[in-house]
Amino acid sequence: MNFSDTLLRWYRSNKRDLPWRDSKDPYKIWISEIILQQTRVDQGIPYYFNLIRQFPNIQVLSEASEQSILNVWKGLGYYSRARNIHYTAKYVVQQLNGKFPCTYKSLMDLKGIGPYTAAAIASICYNESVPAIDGNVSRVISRYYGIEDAVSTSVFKRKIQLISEQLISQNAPGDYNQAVMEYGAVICKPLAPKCEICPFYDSCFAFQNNKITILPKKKKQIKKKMRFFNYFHLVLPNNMIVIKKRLKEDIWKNLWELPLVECDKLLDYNELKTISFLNGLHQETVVLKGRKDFIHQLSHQTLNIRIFTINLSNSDFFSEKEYTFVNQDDNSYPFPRIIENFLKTY
DNA sequence: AACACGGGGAC
DNA sequence: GTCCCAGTGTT
Repeated sequence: MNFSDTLLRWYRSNKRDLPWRDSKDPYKIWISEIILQQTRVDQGIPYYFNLIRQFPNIQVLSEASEQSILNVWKGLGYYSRARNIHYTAKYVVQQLNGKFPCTYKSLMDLKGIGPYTAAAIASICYNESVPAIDGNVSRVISRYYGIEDAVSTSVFKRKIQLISEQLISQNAPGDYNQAVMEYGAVICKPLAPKCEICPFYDSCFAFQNNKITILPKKKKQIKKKMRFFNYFHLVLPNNMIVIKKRLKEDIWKNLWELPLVECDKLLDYNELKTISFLNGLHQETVVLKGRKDFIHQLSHQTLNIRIFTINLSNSDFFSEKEYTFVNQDDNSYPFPRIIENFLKTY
């Protein structure tokens, strides 16, 4: 039996029971694939249930507010995905009469859908024979066929694409695509792959050449940017706090946070008094209650975060600006994890 | 081609 | 600490 048939057989008797499996509803597959972009299955599953419950179909999603979608998405990261499914839902409902595109080519026109997701939806929902190539597929193929180019190069991508086009099942492209991914996630893992139970070990290039640990050749480590966020946790007499929406093209776009002074280092209270809005406030309206520091690691940034808790007896300064007042426990505003956790434990 | 974009799980 | 995840959009 050849590679694809062995893989398909393995898949059909070993596949995990995931919530979107056995569905061919393009809406559900679409949502699941967006969630799974750069996201582990285990992490995505609860979000899938929440999204489908709150937005059971594309019509409902298209009529929802972006904030309500972000509020379900909060904590999952890569928030452009949430903004894009909202944009695309509106586009499909309003411009395409609610009919979801059903070919690889037309799926590629949708915002948030790239080559991988278009192929996944086209193959799973519409039986189109196009390979869905993700990190799992790249790893499995590069190891088995000995593709030694760096994963980031176009040469690598072209080779994986070509091999995958040869391998994909014409009868069951959706199952084939999911089989390779599942195999990469469960057996041919990045670290400590289970070569001892792998049926392909005798013909696997990497295993035979002792290159399992170096294939696929990884991209070089990116250097993280260091950033310093000085936050103000401003508590009013009625126990409301001051928050603000992040609107810039930056991390956490369209999520909410506390009033922020970002600069090249963490500051102490006296330094902040001279450069921030604190300068314009009367001494007696502001009482410093506490200070907490955090280090929040993102993939591309290290966030040094300092949060000052301050009792504020007069909110006039904030009422005329782009600030909002909410209860501490109001959960209708999507906060980044670090802010959400801080407010929850405060 | 390189970079920005989150958060968390596994080691 | 490091790695990297069912990738996409932008420059």
